[in-house]
Amino acid sequence: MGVVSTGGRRERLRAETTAEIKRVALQLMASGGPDAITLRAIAREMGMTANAIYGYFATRDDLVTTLINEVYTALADTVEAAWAQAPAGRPAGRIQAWARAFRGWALANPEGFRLIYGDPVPGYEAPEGGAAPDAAYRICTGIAALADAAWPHAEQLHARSGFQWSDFDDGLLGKVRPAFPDLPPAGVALALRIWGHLHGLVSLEIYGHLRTQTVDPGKLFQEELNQLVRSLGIDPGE
Amino acid sequence: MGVVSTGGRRERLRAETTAEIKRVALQLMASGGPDAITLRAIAREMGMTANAIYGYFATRDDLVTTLINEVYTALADTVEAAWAQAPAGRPAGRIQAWARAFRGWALANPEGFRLIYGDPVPGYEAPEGGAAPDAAYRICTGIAALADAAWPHAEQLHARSGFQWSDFDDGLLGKVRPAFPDLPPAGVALALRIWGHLHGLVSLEIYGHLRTQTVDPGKLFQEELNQLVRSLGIDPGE
DNA sequence: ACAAAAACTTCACGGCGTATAGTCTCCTCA
DNA sequence: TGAGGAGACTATACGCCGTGAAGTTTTTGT
Repeated sequence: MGVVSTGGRRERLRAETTAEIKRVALQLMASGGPDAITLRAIAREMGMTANAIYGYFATRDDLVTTLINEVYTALADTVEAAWAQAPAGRPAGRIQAWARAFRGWALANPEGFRLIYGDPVPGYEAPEGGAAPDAAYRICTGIAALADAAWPHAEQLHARSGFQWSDFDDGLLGKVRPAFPDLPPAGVALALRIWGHLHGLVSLEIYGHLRTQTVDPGKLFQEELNQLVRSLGIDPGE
Repeated sequence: MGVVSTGGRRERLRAETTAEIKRVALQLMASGGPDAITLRAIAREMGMTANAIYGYFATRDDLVTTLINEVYTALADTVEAAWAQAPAGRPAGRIQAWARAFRGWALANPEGFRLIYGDPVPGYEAPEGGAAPDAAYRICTGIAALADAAWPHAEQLHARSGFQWSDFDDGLLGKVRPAFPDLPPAGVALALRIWGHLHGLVSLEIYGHLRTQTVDPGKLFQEELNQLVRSLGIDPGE
């Protein structure tokens, strides 16, 4: 046999079972929150014993990690696709497409959003490697690209700020920065701020803190995007 | 006896035990996350049986609810105090004081922040009444006051926005709005946006999503405040 | 056909929330 | 003063949970 073989019957069954475990876990999470992901519940749903899952995932945390990786990657795919699909010549449209894709995905996958950005599980500690850091990097890159697209317009507005950019220059964004050589530290800080803005509004909405104020969160988000584009000095139609 | 009596020895002991349960719970949460709040662990720490706690709190969720209420109230107290302490004549300083108090409290009580704004517990559902909605209302009121203080400066900037404020007018902020009759719907939307911005940056920081980019979050937050004051059209020294 | 490997089950342990029933201590009032 | 009762707490038990060890069945490669 061999781990490299891709056509073996055993490998196929194994992959299918693995996929089913993850599918059932995601579906349990969707219906009962991240805490509903219990090995016993998954096994019950699949007509197995809880311990059988240990043949596929070393521990429950491993399963959760895998789910986070996949969900995170799906989010990164979504926003990247929205970005790529919008015409490159119109920064305002691109930025709005990215942001709307972010919020749209979060609303469509609230449990996934909590899994990525919240406290996913009792005592869960994120491991070092894996796909999640990659996905996080892709999200940050998207945000940086967003600021990069806006920077020609926004630069003069931010030049007026009295902030000490030199203090910011060192090790600001370990991995993302080199991908945008034309974006100065001030621009990266702008990117992170925009990320924070969008994350905050979506997060408040997902966790129900806007609902209690009977807001129409979609309109608030649209207003955010309008003001964002304005504050970047971009012609909204551009 | 009597529920109204305040001096009874029994009542005093009871109050002390209740306070100790909450204290131990908060301390467990601080050391091991919100999930570490288990009745058995609390009882172990206190030299009691887990069931003894049922004499003080009907259920574990009741205990968590009480903790959330207290923590939430503490946060509201903190930001209100910071607001009140800053001179009323300087909107920029007041706004920054509020925001810095918010972030400062969150950093000092990260588990409390998660308890309030995150997924505090497996399957926990917030009850209707209690102090938490009050605290949430006070936070929102603080944000609205912030926008109200800035509005005289910010109004002309936001008047340029092409947004349909009339669509926003109805039921925007159920309870907070009446407290600020001079603040139009556009100002309330601004308040919520600012809230989202601050919440997003603090949330990313608390949950460790900024750390992976090796940012100095304090500086980023300060830059956020600088730009916020600027975007509101307020003289930073005012 | 047979041995190895993989998949899966059974049993067991400790921890969790919590329901029920029982015990012990202290206050109250006749 | 002493009996009754209320309140504080314990004991036991049930069904969840993750997980480890050992055993059983099924599949695979030679």
